[in-house]
Amino acid sequence: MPPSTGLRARVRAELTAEIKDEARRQMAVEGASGISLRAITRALGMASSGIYRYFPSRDDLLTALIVDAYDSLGAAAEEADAGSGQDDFGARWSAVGHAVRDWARSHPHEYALVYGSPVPGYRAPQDTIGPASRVTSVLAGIVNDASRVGALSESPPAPGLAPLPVQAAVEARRLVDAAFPATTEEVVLRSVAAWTQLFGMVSFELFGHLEGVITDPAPVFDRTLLEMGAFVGLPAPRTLPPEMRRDARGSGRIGHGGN
Amino acid sequence: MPPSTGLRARVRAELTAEIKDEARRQMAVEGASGISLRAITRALGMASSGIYRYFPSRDDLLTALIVDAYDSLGAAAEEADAGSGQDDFGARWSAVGHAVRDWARSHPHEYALVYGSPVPGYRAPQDTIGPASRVTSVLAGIVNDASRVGALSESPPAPGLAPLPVQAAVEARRLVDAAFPATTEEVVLRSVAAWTQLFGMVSFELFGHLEGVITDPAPVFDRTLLEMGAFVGLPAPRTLPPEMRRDARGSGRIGHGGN
DNA sequence: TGTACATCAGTGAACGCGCGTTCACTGATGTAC
DNA sequence: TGTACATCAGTGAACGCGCGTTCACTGATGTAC
Repeated sequence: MPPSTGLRARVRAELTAEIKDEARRQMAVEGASGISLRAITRALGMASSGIYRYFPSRDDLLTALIVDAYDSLGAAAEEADAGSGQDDFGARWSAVGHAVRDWARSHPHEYALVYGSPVPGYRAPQDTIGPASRVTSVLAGIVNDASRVGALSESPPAPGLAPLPVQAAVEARRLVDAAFPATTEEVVLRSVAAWTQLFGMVSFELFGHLEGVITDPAPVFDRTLLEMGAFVGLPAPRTLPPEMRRDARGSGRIGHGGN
Repeated sequence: MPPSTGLRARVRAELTAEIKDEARRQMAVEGASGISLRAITRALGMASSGIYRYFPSRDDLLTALIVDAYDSLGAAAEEADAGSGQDDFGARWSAVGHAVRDWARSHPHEYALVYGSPVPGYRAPQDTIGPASRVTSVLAGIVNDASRVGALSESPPAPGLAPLPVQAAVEARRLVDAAFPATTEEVVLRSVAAWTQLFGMVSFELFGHLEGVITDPAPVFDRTLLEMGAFVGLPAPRTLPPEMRRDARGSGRIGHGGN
Protein backbone atom coordinates (compact mmCIF):
# COMPACT_ATOMS: atom_id res chain seq x y z
CA MET A 1 0.00 0.00 0.00
CA PRO A 2 1.23 3.52 -0.74
CA PRO A 3 2.29 5.37 2.39
CA SER A 4 0.23 8.47 3.01
CA THR A 5 3.48 10.33 3.47
CA GLY A 6 4.73 9.68 -0.06
CA LEU A 7 5.14 12.58 -2.42
CA ARG A 8 2.25 11.52 -4.57
CA ALA A 9 -0.08 11.13 -1.62
CA ARG A 10 0.87 14.55 -0.32
CA VAL A 11 0.29 16.26 -3.64
CA ARG A 12 -2.98 14.42 -4.02
CA ALA A 13 -4.19 15.55 -0.62
CA GLU A 14 -3.28 19.11 -1.48
CA LEU A 15 -5.15 19.19 -4.77
CA THR A 16 -8.12 17.50 -3.15
CA ALA A 17 -8.19 20.30 -0.59
CA GLU A 18 -7.83 22.94 -3.29
CA ILE A 19 -10.77 21.48 -5.19
CA LYS A 20 -12.94 21.57 -2.09
CA ASP A 21 -11.83 25.09 -1.27
CA GLU A 22 -12.73 26.28 -4.73
CA ALA A 23 -16.08 24.49 -4.46
CA ARG A 24 -16.74 26.31 -1.19
CA ARG A 25 -15.84 29.59 -2.84
CA GLN A 26 -18.39 28.95 -5.55
CA MET A 27 -20.95 27.85 -3.02
CA ALA A 28 -20.53 31.17 -1.24
CA VAL A 29 -21.58 32.95 -4.42
CA GLU A 30 -24.17 30.71 -6.01
CA GLY A 31 -25.14 28.21 -3.35
CA ALA A 32 -24.61 24.49 -3.43
CA SER A 33 -26.51 23.97 -6.66
CA GLY A 34 -24.20 26.50 -8.31
CA ILE A 35 -21.13 24.37 -7.80
CA SER A 36 -19.78 23.39 -11.22
CA LEU A 37 -17.05 20.85 -11.75
CA ARG A 38 -15.99 22.59 -14.94
CA ALA A 39 -15.77 25.95 -13.20
CA ILE A 40 -13.63 24.42 -10.49
CA THR A 41 -11.15 22.96 -12.96
CA ARG A 42 -11.11 26.26 -14.83
CA ALA A 43 -10.22 28.10 -11.64
CA LEU A 44 -7.47 25.62 -10.86
CA GLY A 45 -6.09 25.71 -14.39
CA MET A 46 -6.58 22.06 -15.13
CA ALA A 47 -8.47 20.13 -17.77
CA SER A 48 -12.15 19.65 -17.00
CA SER A 49 -11.77 15.90 -17.04
CA GLY A 50 -8.94 15.96 -14.51
CA ILE A 51 -11.23 16.43 -11.56
CA TYR A 52 -12.50 12.88 -11.99
CA ARG A 53 -9.19 11.60 -10.65
CA TYR A 54 -10.24 13.19 -7.35
CA PHE A 55 -13.99 12.93 -7.18
CA PRO A 56 -15.76 10.29 -9.25
CA SER A 57 -18.84 12.50 -9.58
CA ARG A 58 -20.41 15.75 -8.54
CA ASP A 59 -22.34 13.99 -5.79
CA ASP A 60 -19.15 12.67 -4.25
CA LEU A 61 -17.75 16.17 -4.08
CA LEU A 62 -20.97 17.33 -2.42
CA THR A 63 -20.72 14.53 0.10
CA ALA A 64 -17.18 15.55 0.96
CA LEU A 65 -18.31 19.13 1.51
CA ILE A 66 -21.15 17.98 3.73
CA VAL A 67 -18.85 15.80 5.82
CA ASP A 68 -16.39 18.68 6.16
CA ALA A 69 -19.14 21.05 7.23
CA TYR A 70 -20.47 18.70 9.88
CA ASP A 71 -16.97 18.09 11.14
CA SER A 72 -16.14 21.78 11.24
CA LEU A 73 -19.32 22.57 13.16
CA GLY A 74 -18.85 19.55 15.41
CA ALA A 75 -15.31 20.59 16.24
CA ALA A 76 -16.46 24.12 17.05
CA ALA A 77 -19.12 22.78 19.38
CA GLU A 78 -16.74 20.37 21.10
CA GLU A 79 -14.19 23.10 21.56
CA ALA A 80 -16.74 25.46 23.07
CA ASP A 81 -17.90 22.73 25.41
CA ALA A 82 -14.38 21.89 26.50
CA GLY A 83 -13.62 25.56 27.06
CA SER A 84 -16.21 25.86 29.81
CA GLY A 85 -15.95 24.57 33.34
CA GLN A 86 -16.82 20.88 33.32
CA ASP A 87 -19.42 21.26 36.03
CA ASP A 88 -20.81 24.63 34.95
CA PHE A 89 -23.57 23.05 32.91
CA GLY A 90 -25.45 26.23 32.12
CA ALA A 91 -22.26 27.81 30.83
CA ARG A 92 -21.51 24.78 28.69
CA TRP A 93 -24.97 24.86 27.18
CA SER A 94 -24.73 28.54 26.35
CA ALA A 95 -21.21 28.23 25.02
CA VAL A 96 -22.16 25.44 22.64
CA GLY A 97 -25.26 27.30 21.53
CA HIS A 98 -23.19 30.35 20.72
CA ALA A 99 -20.62 28.22 18.95
CA VAL A 100 -23.33 26.85 16.69
CA ARG A 101 -24.64 30.30 15.88
CA ASP A 102 -21.19 31.78 15.35
CA TRP A 103 -20.16 28.94 13.09
CA ALA A 104 -23.37 29.28 11.10
CA ARG A 105 -22.88 33.01 10.67
CA SER A 106 -19.31 32.66 9.51
CA HIS A 107 -20.08 29.71 7.21
CA PRO A 108 -23.59 30.57 6.05
CA HIS A 109 -23.55 28.52 2.87
CA GLU A 110 -22.07 25.49 4.54
CA TYR A 111 -24.74 25.78 7.19
CA ALA A 112 -27.39 25.99 4.47
CA LEU A 113 -25.80 22.99 2.77
CA VAL A 114 -26.37 20.77 5.77
CA TYR A 115 -29.33 22.35 7.58
CA GLY A 116 -31.21 23.92 4.68
CA SER A 117 -33.37 22.18 2.14
CA PRO A 118 -31.90 18.88 1.05
CA VAL A 119 -30.28 19.10 -2.37
CA PRO A 120 -32.86 17.52 -4.68
CA GLY A 121 -31.82 14.21 -6.12
CA TYR A 122 -29.00 13.89 -3.63
CA ARG A 123 -29.17 11.10 -1.08
CA ALA A 124 -26.79 11.48 1.86
CA PRO A 125 -24.66 8.36 2.21
CA GLN A 126 -23.64 6.66 5.42
CA ASP A 127 -20.38 8.60 5.70
CA THR A 128 -22.26 11.69 6.79
CA ILE A 129 -24.07 10.31 9.80
CA GLY A 130 -21.06 10.12 12.10
CA PRO A 131 -19.93 13.72 11.58
CA ALA A 132 -23.56 14.87 11.60
CA SER A 133 -24.10 13.64 15.12
CA ARG A 134 -21.18 15.43 16.73
CA VAL A 135 -23.02 18.61 17.77
CA THR A 136 -25.99 16.62 18.92
CA SER A 137 -23.77 14.42 21.06
CA VAL A 138 -22.20 17.43 22.69
CA LEU A 139 -25.57 18.88 23.63
CA ALA A 140 -26.85 15.55 24.91
CA GLY A 141 -23.66 15.10 26.88
CA ILE A 142 -24.16 18.34 28.76
CA VAL A 143 -27.66 17.43 29.86
CA ASN A 144 -26.66 13.91 30.74
CA ASP A 145 -23.61 15.05 32.71
CA ALA A 146 -25.72 17.49 34.67
CA SER A 147 -28.24 14.81 35.44
CA ARG A 148 -25.58 12.32 36.49
CA VAL A 149 -24.24 14.61 39.19
CA GLY A 150 -27.70 15.69 40.29
CA ALA A 151 -27.40 19.23 38.94
CA LEU A 152 -30.52 19.00 36.83
CA SER A 153 -33.51 20.63 38.43
CA GLU A 154 -36.56 18.40 38.38
CA SER A 155 -38.98 21.03 37.26
CA PRO A 156 -42.56 20.10 38.11
CA PRO A 157 -44.70 19.24 35.10
CA ALA A 158 -46.69 22.19 33.84
CA PRO A 159 -50.09 22.42 35.51
CA GLY A 160 -52.80 20.59 33.64
CA LEU A 161 -50.37 18.75 31.41
CA ALA A 162 -51.45 15.19 30.90
CA PRO A 163 -48.98 12.46 31.79
CA LEU A 164 -46.63 11.36 29.02
CA PRO A 165 -48.58 9.37 26.46
CA VAL A 166 -47.15 5.94 25.72
CA GLN A 167 -45.97 6.62 22.20
CA ALA A 168 -44.00 9.65 23.29
CA ALA A 169 -42.60 7.68 26.21
CA VAL A 170 -41.43 4.94 23.87
CA GLU A 171 -39.52 7.41 21.74
CA ALA A 172 -38.09 9.08 24.81
CA ARG A 173 -37.05 5.76 26.30
CA ARG A 174 -35.09 4.91 23.17
CA LEU A 175 -33.20 8.20 23.48
CA VAL A 176 -32.54 7.74 27.17
CA ASP A 177 -30.97 4.39 26.45
CA ALA A 178 -28.99 5.66 23.49
CA ALA A 179 -27.55 8.93 24.75
CA PHE A 180 -29.02 10.09 28.06
CA PRO A 181 -28.63 7.13 30.43
CA ALA A 182 -28.69 9.35 33.50
CA THR A 183 -31.92 11.15 32.69
CA THR A 184 -35.65 10.62 32.41
CA GLU A 185 -38.12 10.58 29.56
CA GLU A 186 -39.35 14.05 30.41
CA VAL A 187 -35.86 15.51 30.36
CA VAL A 188 -35.01 13.91 27.08
CA LEU A 189 -38.13 15.25 25.39
CA ARG A 190 -37.38 18.73 26.62
CA SER A 191 -33.85 18.35 25.35
CA VAL A 192 -35.19 17.52 21.91
CA ALA A 193 -37.27 20.67 22.08
CA ALA A 194 -34.27 22.76 23.09
CA TRP A 195 -32.13 21.16 20.38
CA THR A 196 -34.64 21.89 17.62
CA GLN A 197 -35.21 25.36 19.06
CA LEU A 198 -31.51 26.14 18.81
CA PHE A 199 -31.25 25.18 15.16
CA GLY A 200 -34.65 26.65 14.39
CA MET A 201 -33.59 30.05 15.61
CA VAL A 202 -30.23 29.94 13.87
CA SER A 203 -31.92 28.89 10.64
CA PHE A 204 -34.52 31.63 10.94
CA GLU A 205 -31.78 34.20 11.44
CA LEU A 206 -29.67 32.98 8.53
CA PHE A 207 -32.54 32.39 6.16
CA GLY A 208 -34.07 35.80 6.74
CA HIS A 209 -37.17 34.92 8.72
CA LEU A 210 -36.33 37.26 11.57
CA GLU A 211 -36.27 40.23 9.22
CA GLY A 212 -38.93 42.68 10.22
CA VAL A 213 -39.38 40.83 13.50
CA ILE A 214 -36.10 41.12 15.32
CA THR A 215 -33.58 43.82 14.56
CA ASP A 216 -30.59 42.51 16.45
CA PRO A 217 -30.84 38.77 17.02
CA ALA A 218 -27.76 38.55 19.26
CA PRO A 219 -29.31 39.55 22.60
CA VAL A 220 -32.48 37.63 21.87
CA PHE A 221 -30.50 34.53 21.01
CA ASP A 222 -28.47 34.99 24.14
CA ARG A 223 -31.48 35.20 26.35
CA THR A 224 -33.26 32.34 24.62
CA LEU A 225 -30.31 30.04 25.24
CA LEU A 226 -30.59 30.76 28.93
CA GLU A 227 -34.34 30.27 28.95
CA MET A 228 -34.16 27.02 27.05
CA GLY A 229 -31.33 25.77 29.23
CA ALA A 230 -33.52 26.43 32.25
CA PHE A 231 -36.42 24.76 30.45
CA VAL A 232 -34.40 21.58 30.19
CA GLY A 233 -33.49 21.88 33.86
CA LEU A 234 -29.91 23.10 33.55
CA PRO A 235 -28.73 25.54 36.21
CA ALA A 236 -28.01 29.09 35.14
CA PRO A 237 -24.37 29.61 34.09
CA ARG A 238 -22.12 30.40 37.01
CA THR A 239 -19.53 32.13 34.87
CA LEU A 240 -20.38 33.97 31.73
CA PRO A 241 -18.50 32.57 28.76
CA PRO A 242 -16.80 35.20 26.60
CA GLU A 243 -19.60 35.16 24.04
CA MET A 244 -22.03 36.38 26.63
CA ARG A 245 -20.35 39.40 28.12
CA ARG A 246 -22.94 41.75 26.85
CA ASP A 247 -21.33 45.02 25.95
CA ALA A 248 -18.37 43.29 24.32
CA ARG A 249 -20.05 42.59 21.01
CA GLY A 250 -22.87 44.30 19.23
CA SER A 251 -24.89 42.77 16.50
CA GLY A 252 -21.94 40.87 15.15
CA ARG A 253 -20.32 40.34 11.85
CA ILE A 254 -20.98 37.86 9.13
CA GLY A 255 -18.55 35.88 7.07
CA HIS A 256 -15.36 36.89 8.80
CA GLY A 257 -14.29 33.29 8.86
CA GLY A 258 -14.18 31.25 5.72
CA ASN A 259 -12.99 27.74 5.68
CA MET B 1 -59.78 48.83 -17.88
CA PRO B 2 -60.54 45.23 -18.75
CA PRO B 3 -63.01 43.66 -16.35
CA SER B 4 -61.57 40.67 -14.56
CA THR B 5 -64.69 38.80 -15.60
CA GLY B 6 -64.01 39.14 -19.32
CA LEU B 7 -63.31 36.03 -21.33
CA ARG B 8 -59.69 36.99 -21.88
CA ALA B 9 -59.09 37.65 -18.21
CA ARG B 10 -60.65 34.35 -17.26
CA VAL B 11 -58.58 32.37 -19.72
CA ARG B 12 -55.48 34.22 -18.62
CA ALA B 13 -56.11 33.40 -14.97
CA GLU B 14 -56.58 29.77 -15.87
CA LEU B 15 -53.35 29.46 -17.81
CA THR B 16 -51.50 31.32 -15.07
CA ALA B 17 -52.75 28.76 -12.60
CA GLU B 18 -51.82 25.89 -14.91
CA ILE B 19 -48.30 27.24 -15.23
CA LYS B 20 -47.92 27.45 -11.47
CA ASP B 21 -49.38 23.98 -11.02
CA GLU B 22 -46.94 22.52 -13.51
CA ALA B 23 -44.10 24.38 -11.78
CA ARG B 24 -45.15 22.86 -8.47
CA ARG B 25 -45.25 19.44 -10.07
CA GLN B 26 -41.67 19.90 -11.24
CA MET B 27 -40.64 21.25 -7.86
CA ALA B 28 -41.97 18.08 -6.26
CA VAL B 29 -39.53 16.06 -8.36
CA GLU B 30 -36.45 18.21 -8.65
CA GLY B 31 -36.83 20.92 -6.07
CA ALA B 32 -37.17 24.63 -6.70
CA SER B 33 -33.92 24.91 -8.64
CA GLY B 34 -35.18 22.20 -10.98
CA ILE B 35 -38.06 24.31 -12.22
CA SER B 36 -37.54 24.97 -15.92
CA LEU B 37 -39.59 27.42 -17.92
CA ARG B 38 -39.00 25.41 -21.06
CA ALA B 39 -40.13 22.20 -19.38
CA ILE B 40 -43.30 23.91 -18.20
CA THR B 41 -44.21 25.11 -21.66
CA ARG B 42 -43.44 21.68 -23.06
CA ALA B 43 -45.80 20.10 -20.55
CA LEU B 44 -48.52 22.58 -21.43
CA GLY B 45 -48.01 22.17 -25.15
CA MET B 46 -47.11 25.75 -25.87
CA ALA B 47 -44.13 27.50 -27.40
CA SER B 48 -41.29 28.10 -24.96
CA SER B 49 -41.50 31.83 -25.50
CA GLY B 50 -45.20 31.93 -24.67
CA ILE B 51 -44.66 31.75 -20.94
CA TYR B 52 -43.25 35.27 -20.99
CA ARG B 53 -46.76 36.62 -21.54
CA TYR B 54 -47.50 35.32 -18.04
CA PHE B 55 -44.29 35.66 -16.08
CA PRO B 56 -41.65 38.13 -17.23
CA SER B 57 -38.86 35.97 -15.84
CA ARG B 58 -38.11 32.83 -13.90
CA ASP B 59 -37.73 34.86 -10.71
CA ASP B 60 -41.23 36.24 -11.05
CA LEU B 61 -42.61 32.74 -11.29
CA LEU B 62 -40.64 31.78 -8.18
CA THR B 63 -42.04 34.77 -6.34
CA ALA B 64 -45.57 33.75 -7.24
CA LEU B 65 -44.94 30.25 -5.92
CA ILE B 66 -43.51 31.64 -2.69
CA VAL B 67 -46.48 33.94 -2.19
CA ASP B 68 -48.86 31.05 -2.86
CA ALA B 69 -47.03 28.82 -0.39
CA TYR B 70 -47.13 31.39 2.37
CA ASP B 71 -50.78 32.03 1.70
CA SER B 72 -51.61 28.36 1.69
CA LEU B 73 -49.82 27.78 4.97
CA GLY B 74 -51.25 30.97 6.45
CA ALA B 75 -54.77 29.92 5.53
CA ALA B 76 -54.24 26.48 7.07
CA ALA B 77 -53.04 28.08 10.29
CA GLU B 78 -55.91 30.56 10.42
CA GLU B 79 -58.41 27.82 9.80
CA ALA B 80 -56.98 25.64 12.55
CA ASP B 81 -57.05 28.58 14.93
CA ALA B 82 -60.65 29.43 14.08
CA GLY B 83 -61.66 25.80 14.49
CA SER B 84 -60.74 25.78 18.16
CA GLY B 85 -62.70 27.32 21.01
CA GLN B 86 -61.84 31.05 21.12
CA ASP B 87 -60.90 30.92 24.79
CA ASP B 88 -59.23 27.50 24.80
CA PHE B 89 -55.79 28.96 24.24
CA GLY B 90 -53.83 25.78 24.73
CA ALA B 91 -56.01 24.02 22.19
CA ARG B 92 -55.57 26.87 19.71
CA TRP B 93 -51.78 26.73 20.08
CA SER B 94 -51.67 22.99 19.54
CA ALA B 95 -54.10 23.12 16.65
CA VAL B 96 -52.04 25.73 14.83
CA GLY B 97 -48.83 23.85 15.51
CA HIS B 98 -50.31 20.71 14.07
CA ALA B 99 -51.64 22.63 11.10
CA VAL B 100 -48.14 23.88 10.34
CA ARG B 101 -46.68 20.40 10.55
CA ASP B 102 -49.45 18.82 8.53
CA TRP B 103 -49.18 21.44 5.83
CA ALA B 104 -45.42 21.01 5.71
CA ARG B 105 -45.72 17.25 5.39
CA SER B 106 -48.25 17.44 2.62
CA HIS B 107 -46.39 20.21 0.76
CA PRO B 108 -42.78 19.32 1.52
CA HIS B 109 -41.22 21.11 -1.42
CA GLU B 110 -43.27 24.23 -0.94
CA TYR B 111 -42.23 24.20 2.68
CA ALA B 112 -38.61 23.83 1.63
CA LEU B 113 -39.09 26.66 -0.85
CA VAL B 114 -40.03 29.13 1.85
CA TYR B 115 -38.37 27.76 4.98
CA GLY B 116 -35.34 26.00 3.54
CA SER B 117 -32.19 27.56 2.22
CA PRO B 118 -32.87 30.73 0.30
CA VAL B 119 -32.61 30.20 -3.47
CA PRO B 120 -29.21 31.64 -4.32
CA GLY B 121 -29.33 34.80 -6.36
CA TYR B 122 -32.98 35.27 -5.59
CA ARG B 123 -34.00 38.24 -3.52
CA ALA B 124 -37.53 38.06 -2.11
CA PRO B 125 -39.49 41.17 -3.08
CA GLN B 126 -41.92 43.11 -0.93
CA ASP B 127 -44.94 41.11 -2.14
CA THR B 128 -43.90 38.17 0.00
CA ILE B 129 -43.76 39.83 3.39
CA GLY B 130 -47.50 40.14 3.89
CA PRO B 131 -48.31 36.48 3.19
CA ALA B 132 -45.17 35.42 5.06
CA SER B 133 -46.40 36.93 8.29
CA ARG B 134 -49.78 35.21 8.41
CA VAL B 135 -48.75 32.17 10.47
CA THR B 136 -46.69 34.29 12.77
CA SER B 137 -49.62 36.61 13.37
CA VAL B 138 -51.87 33.71 14.24
CA LEU B 139 -49.41 32.42 16.83
CA ALA B 140 -48.86 35.86 18.29
CA GLY B 141 -52.59 36.41 18.42
CA ILE B 142 -53.13 33.34 20.55
CA VAL B 143 -50.60 34.40 23.15
CA ASN B 144 -51.84 37.97 23.15
CA ASP B 145 -55.48 36.93 23.44
CA ALA B 146 -54.66 34.69 26.38
CA SER B 147 -52.77 37.48 28.06
CA ARG B 148 -55.55 39.99 27.46
CA VAL B 149 -58.10 37.89 29.34
CA GLY B 150 -55.65 36.97 32.08
CA ALA B 151 -55.33 33.35 31.04
CA LEU B 152 -51.57 33.46 30.73
CA SER B 153 -49.77 32.02 33.72
CA GLU B 154 -47.06 34.34 34.98
CA SER B 155 -44.44 31.66 35.39
CA PRO B 156 -41.73 32.73 37.80
CA PRO B 157 -38.38 33.37 36.16
CA ALA B 158 -36.10 30.36 36.30
CA PRO B 159 -33.97 30.35 39.44
CA GLY B 160 -30.64 32.06 38.97
CA LEU B 161 -31.62 33.66 35.70
CA ALA B 162 -30.34 37.20 35.50
CA PRO B 163 -32.87 39.95 34.84
CA LEU B 164 -33.53 40.79 31.21
CA PRO B 165 -30.54 42.62 29.77
CA VAL B 166 -31.35 45.95 28.15
CA GLN B 167 -30.65 44.96 24.57
CA ALA B 168 -32.97 41.98 24.80
CA ALA B 169 -35.58 44.15 26.48
CA VAL B 170 -35.40 46.67 23.66
CA GLU B 171 -36.07 43.98 21.08
CA ALA B 172 -38.85 42.54 23.19
CA ARG B 173 -40.44 45.94 23.72
CA ARG B 174 -40.59 46.50 19.98
CA LEU B 175 -42.45 43.22 19.58
CA VAL B 176 -44.82 43.94 22.43
CA ASP B 177 -45.74 47.20 20.77
CA ALA B 178 -46.06 45.64 17.33
CA ALA B 179 -48.00 42.47 17.98
CA PHE B 180 -48.37 41.62 21.66
CA PRO B 181 -49.82 44.73 23.29
CA ALA B 182 -51.32 42.77 26.17
CA THR B 183 -48.13 40.97 27.17
CA THR B 184 -44.73 41.55 28.71
CA GLU B 185 -41.18 41.42 27.44
CA GLU B 186 -40.60 38.05 29.05
CA VAL B 187 -43.65 36.52 27.43
CA VAL B 188 -42.75 37.85 24.04
CA LEU B 189 -39.24 36.43 24.20
CA ARG B 190 -40.56 33.04 25.18
CA SER B 191 -43.01 33.25 22.31
CA VAL B 192 -40.15 33.83 19.91
CA ALA B 193 -38.48 30.75 21.33
CA ALA B 194 -41.64 28.69 20.91
CA TRP B 195 -42.14 30.02 17.39
CA THR B 196 -38.63 29.12 16.26
CA GLN B 197 -38.90 25.79 18.06
CA LEU B 198 -42.03 24.93 16.11
CA PHE B 199 -40.45 25.57 12.74
CA GLY B 200 -37.14 24.13 13.84
CA MET B 201 -38.71 20.81 14.66
CA VAL B 202 -40.80 20.72 11.51
CA SER B 203 -37.73 21.53 9.44
CA PHE B 204 -35.66 18.87 11.18
CA GLU B 205 -38.35 16.31 10.49
CA LEU B 206 -38.74 17.24 6.83
CA PHE B 207 -35.07 17.69 6.12
CA GLY B 208 -34.09 14.38 7.64
CA HIS B 209 -32.33 15.49 10.81
CA LEU B 210 -34.50 13.36 13.05
CA GLU B 211 -33.48 10.21 11.22
CA GLY B 212 -31.70 7.91 13.59
CA VAL B 213 -32.87 10.02 16.51
CA ILE B 214 -36.62 9.81 16.51
CA THR B 215 -38.51 7.00 14.84
CA ASP B 216 -42.02 8.40 14.91
CA PRO B 217 -41.99 12.18 15.24
CA ALA B 218 -45.76 12.51 15.67
CA PRO B 219 -46.08 11.81 19.40
CA VAL B 220 -42.91 13.75 20.16
CA PHE B 221 -44.17 16.73 18.20
CA ASP B 222 -47.47 16.47 19.97
CA ARG B 223 -45.92 16.50 23.39
CA THR B 224 -43.46 19.25 22.52
CA LEU B 225 -46.29 21.53 21.44
CA LEU B 226 -47.88 21.11 24.84
CA GLU B 227 -44.61 21.68 26.65
CA MET B 228 -43.75 24.77 24.65
CA GLY B 229 -47.27 26.13 25.06
CA ALA B 230 -46.85 25.75 28.81
CA PHE B 231 -43.40 27.33 28.53
CA VAL B 232 -44.98 30.45 27.06
CA GLY B 233 -47.59 30.42 29.81
CA LEU B 234 -50.57 29.11 27.89
CA PRO B 235 -52.94 26.86 29.81
CA ALA B 236 -53.14 23.22 28.83
CA PRO B 237 -55.79 22.54 26.17
CA ARG B 238 -59.21 21.94 27.67
CA THR B 239 -60.46 20.00 24.67
CA LEU B 240 -58.23 17.92 22.51
CA PRO B 241 -58.37 19.06 18.91
CA PRO B 242 -58.89 16.23 16.39
CA GLU B 243 -55.19 16.12 15.53
CA MET B 244 -54.37 15.14 19.07
CA ARG B 245 -56.65 12.23 19.79
CA ARG B 246 -53.88 9.81 20.15
CA ASP B 247 -54.95 6.48 18.79
CA ALA B 248 -56.65 8.07 15.80
CA ARG B 249 -53.52 8.57 13.75
CA GLY B 250 -50.24 6.75 13.68
CA SER B 251 -47.10 8.10 12.17
CA GLY B 252 -49.00 9.91 9.50
CA ARG B 253 -48.95 10.08 5.76
CA ILE B 254 -47.02 12.29 3.46
CA GLY B 255 -48.13 13.96 0.31
CA HIS B 256 -51.82 13.22 0.49
CA GLY B 257 -52.57 16.80 -0.28
CA GLY B 258 -50.97 18.40 -3.25
CA ASN B 259 -51.69 21.87 -4.32
C1' DT C 1 21.96 0.55 -8.05
C1' DG C 2 19.69 -0.24 -12.11
C1' DT C 3 16.23 -2.00 -15.02
C1' DA C 4 11.25 -3.50 -16.35
C1' DC C 5 6.80 -2.90 -15.41
C1' DA C 6 2.60 -1.17 -13.21
C1' DT C 7 0.21 2.54 -11.49
C1' DC C 8 -1.47 6.93 -11.49
C1' DA C 9 -2.15 12.11 -12.94
C1' DG C 10 -3.49 14.92 -16.18
C1' DT C 11 -4.88 16.15 -21.24
C1' DG C 12 -7.91 17.35 -25.08
C1' DA C 13 -11.56 16.23 -27.86
C1' DA C 14 -16.04 14.85 -28.07
C1' DC C 15 -21.05 13.39 -26.76
C1' DG C 16 -25.45 14.80 -25.78
C1' DC C 17 -28.01 17.71 -23.30
C1' DG C 18 -30.88 21.67 -21.53
C1' DC C 19 -31.36 26.27 -20.28
C1' DG C 20 -33.43 31.58 -20.13
C1' DT C 21 -34.46 35.14 -22.97
C1' DT C 22 -35.22 38.04 -27.29
C1' DC C 23 -37.41 39.24 -31.51
C1' DA C 24 -40.26 39.91 -35.48
C1' DC C 25 -44.36 37.90 -36.67
C1' DT C 26 -49.50 36.30 -37.25
C1' DG C 27 -53.96 36.03 -35.89
C1' DA C 28 -57.49 36.46 -32.60
C1' DT C 29 -60.02 39.14 -29.10
C1' DG C 30 -61.62 43.31 -27.33
C1' DT C 31 -62.91 48.67 -27.57
C1' DA C 32 -64.61 53.15 -29.28
C1' DC C 33 -67.57 55.57 -31.99
C1' DT D 1 -74.96 46.96 -35.51
C1' DG D 2 -70.94 47.53 -37.99
C1' DT D 3 -66.48 49.19 -38.90
C1' DA D 4 -61.46 50.68 -37.73
C1' DC D 5 -58.08 50.28 -34.69
C1' DA D 6 -55.54 48.84 -30.59
C1' DT D 7 -54.35 45.33 -27.60
C1' DC D 8 -52.99 41.02 -26.42
C1' DA D 9 -51.78 35.75 -26.91
C1' DG D 10 -49.10 32.71 -28.85
C1' DT D 11 -45.47 31.09 -32.49
C1' DG D 12 -40.99 29.61 -34.23
C1' DA D 13 -36.41 30.53 -34.96
C1' DA D 14 -32.36 32.00 -33.07
C1' DC D 15 -28.62 33.66 -29.64
C1' DG D 16 -25.27 32.41 -26.52
C1' DC D 17 -24.31 29.75 -22.88
C1' DG D 18 -22.76 26.01 -19.60
C1' DC D 19 -23.03 21.57 -17.90
C1' DG D 20 -21.43 16.36 -16.31
C1' DT D 21 -19.23 12.61 -17.99
C1' DT D 22 -16.50 9.36 -21.13
C1' DC D 23 -12.56 7.91 -23.63
C1' DA D 24 -8.15 6.98 -25.63
C1' DC D 25 -3.94 8.98 -24.86
C1' DT D 26 0.87 10.66 -22.98
C1' DG D 27 4.14 11.10 -19.64
C1' DA D 28 5.61 11.04 -15.02
C1' DT D 29 6.02 8.71 -10.52
C1' DG D 30 6.45 4.73 -7.84
C1' DT D 31 7.50 -0.60 -6.97
C1' DA D 32 9.73 -5.20 -7.26
C1' DC D 33 13.59 -7.75 -7.96
